[in-house]
Amino acid sequence: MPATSTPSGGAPRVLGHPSRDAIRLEDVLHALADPVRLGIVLVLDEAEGECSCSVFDAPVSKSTLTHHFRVLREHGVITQAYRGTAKMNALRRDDLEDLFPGLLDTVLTAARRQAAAGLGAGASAAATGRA
Amino acid sequence: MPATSTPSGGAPRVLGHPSRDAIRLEDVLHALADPVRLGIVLVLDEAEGECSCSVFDAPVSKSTLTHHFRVLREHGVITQAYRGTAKMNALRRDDLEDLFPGLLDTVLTAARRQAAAGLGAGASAAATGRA
DNA sequence: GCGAATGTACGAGACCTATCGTACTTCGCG
DNA sequence: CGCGAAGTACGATAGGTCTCGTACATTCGC
Repeated sequence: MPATSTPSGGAPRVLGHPSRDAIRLEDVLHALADPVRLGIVLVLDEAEGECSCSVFDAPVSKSTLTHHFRVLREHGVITQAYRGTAKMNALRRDDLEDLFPGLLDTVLTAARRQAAAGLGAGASAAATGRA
Repeated sequence: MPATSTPSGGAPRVLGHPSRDAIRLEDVLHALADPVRLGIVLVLDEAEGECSCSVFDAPVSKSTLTHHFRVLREHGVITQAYRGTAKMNALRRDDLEDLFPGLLDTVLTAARRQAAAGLGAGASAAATGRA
């Protein structure tokens, strides 16, 4: 829905999401393979609903965060929608569950388990995310 | 990563594998995010045991295949061992299952499902009939 | 209308990855 | 011992990704 005008250099108010059939396993895996994005998905999962972009404590700049959200969206992991100045994010649970049953849950559980293990083990290199 | 002693420029006969605790979810996800590697893991999974390196019909050169096997090994997804001129590969099922319960299975199932859907791409949307 | 808040776009830089071809090592066999 | 087979290493190349800073757009509240 083109709100007012569609200026040549403006940020599009309409966000393109891949259709369910266009979601590929490799893409989802790739999207989830990044520590920052995995963290985002983890938060989104616990939020169980929508979430603004700026409630994440990721150690990256705003631009980078935008980039990660875009990757997540373009790979079919999340949905994004504008709401005033904020942008709400939500997991595509149904689509993901339908395409890859149990995948999201399993990965998220594994991520939490690893995070817990890492915290208890005095994670030094684990916290950085880079190996 | 721990450097395996390279005597004088030869191919090391000893292969370094990460310990179970060193296996990271992001690495496993990343390893699985590549179509070639996912295919390898799929074959390895069905083989249920060891497999030589050269039974894969991946559309890549031998060098590239070696590279992928190495990634898989260094990320803790497979085990490799020399056996004469051949090198046997096997999934680290136990370690993976212990660290990330159900992950390998879920991903592999998703991969097979997607592959099946892709083969019957003509009527994929109708064939699934899922809502 | 103006300013603040939220987020985006556009480069740029550094790093990693996937791919290849070629040369090489190692092993098994005759 | 020499040869073929199986893999590896290395270098090169093309492309992707992650990160950033800065400039800009959009909306809300006044």
